[in-house]
Amino acid sequence: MDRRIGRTRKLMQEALMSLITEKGYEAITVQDILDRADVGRSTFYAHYRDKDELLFSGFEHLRGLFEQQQRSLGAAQQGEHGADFNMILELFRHTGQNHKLYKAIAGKQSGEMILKYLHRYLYDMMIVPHKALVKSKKTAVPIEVATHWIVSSLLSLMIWWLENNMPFPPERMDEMFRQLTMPGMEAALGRKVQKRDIDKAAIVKKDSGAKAFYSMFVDQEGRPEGS
Amino acid sequence: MDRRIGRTRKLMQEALMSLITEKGYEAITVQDILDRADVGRSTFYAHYRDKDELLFSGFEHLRGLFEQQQRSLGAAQQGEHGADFNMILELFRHTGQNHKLYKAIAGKQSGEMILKYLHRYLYDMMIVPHKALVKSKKTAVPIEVATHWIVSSLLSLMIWWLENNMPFPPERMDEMFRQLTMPGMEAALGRKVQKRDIDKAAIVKKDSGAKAFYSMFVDQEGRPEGS
DNA sequence: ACAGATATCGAACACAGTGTTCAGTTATAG
DNA sequence: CTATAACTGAACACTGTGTTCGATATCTGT
Repeated sequence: MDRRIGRTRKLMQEALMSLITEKGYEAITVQDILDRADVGRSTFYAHYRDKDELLFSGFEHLRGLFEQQQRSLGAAQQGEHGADFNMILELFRHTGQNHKLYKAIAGKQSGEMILKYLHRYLYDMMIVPHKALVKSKKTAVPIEVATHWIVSSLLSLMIWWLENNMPFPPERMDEMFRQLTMPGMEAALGRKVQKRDIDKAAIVKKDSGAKAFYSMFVDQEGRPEGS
Repeated sequence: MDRRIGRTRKLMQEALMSLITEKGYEAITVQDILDRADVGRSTFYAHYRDKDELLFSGFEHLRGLFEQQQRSLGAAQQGEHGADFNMILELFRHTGQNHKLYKAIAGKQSGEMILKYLHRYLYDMMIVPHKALVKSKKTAVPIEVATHWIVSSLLSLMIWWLENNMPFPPERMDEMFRQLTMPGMEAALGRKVQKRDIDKAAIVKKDSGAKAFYSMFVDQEGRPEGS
């Protein structure tokens, strides 16, 4: 494959991300991206249909990296419900480190799109272990609803944290998240989710891979599909 | 005040709302509104800065109606934490009745703006009774965080319900909401929020005023401020 | 190193939507 | 009835989008 393709896409993705931190996603025009990336107009449209597709290409690329990382250090130590609760602390830590970017993204109207993406991503990640975890078919609240709810809870705390300039450390946010949601989860799905299990799992897998999020600045080729 | 003002604004708001149910907020152009409302272009801009302001004017008007209704039948029977948990069932019922409109609004990107508005509205409504309810200053989770979270939880269940074509009746949704969030609230704020209190309150105030939401089609003059 | 393929360039274009202006025409309030 | 104020509608400048195409630069495979 042609080296120019990866180079051009990387330039455009970097341009987009740096612009997002400066003026927010909504305010960015294609021309802004072109100027910053120093790329021709027609080149942009040769790669992406529009601004949104450029953004999503970055997310999809990241997802690939993340899953790869999950696979590499997973499997061995990942318990029955490995990838759900235990990585939340890492998620808070990572979000705090990249708070400028996340705040610029999550605050604006555009955030809706990205939050939906994140929601779906976390939902897919959690629904499987949840289903495996719960023996009885009859739960007080359907697993799908409970999973949707707990992901929304996590994202809402993230947003609150960012919008209030992170007045607590990630550890405290993680703690609050557990205090708020775990009792409800137990009531909703039975009481399979034990505090001990979760703490243990958190220690075991503390370096899960959340840090891969938005490290896209340093990577090549955001788009999986061929040109 | 001139009768034409109220008439024109009502026409434009009705046009906007009917268009939202048809194609979603984002896809609507000012010209669409003008055509449907049969109003001149300059007239639109004489009243509203843009599409968003027209939308918000409707919300602000509704808020006025809602608060008025609250005041009229409130005060007498409204307990210490009257207006929070007990009207949630009504909220689900009302949302279900107007599901077409709500789904069109909440689904699209535009939803972000409206959800933020709703979130703030419900937050403001809940934060006062929550503060009054909790004696001790030291709670496991700050009241602001817990309130933000529980409002997000409510909205997330609403959205799930709408997006999945309302597979459960409002009563079931209300029940699930309580099962998911109440244990966490107790853990977070102490255990002042007793199940009994909430059920009692729900019966007492079952006709609180949630039904006023989006009944704006039939009202005059969306905008409180003078032209 | 060379040839063919292909990615990029950049300027021009049609298009859609926004928000403003202003002189002329109604409808309203008092 | 009249002065006031709201509405009209067409024209305008402006910003941004997405497409096209011949010319140029760069890469891959041999």
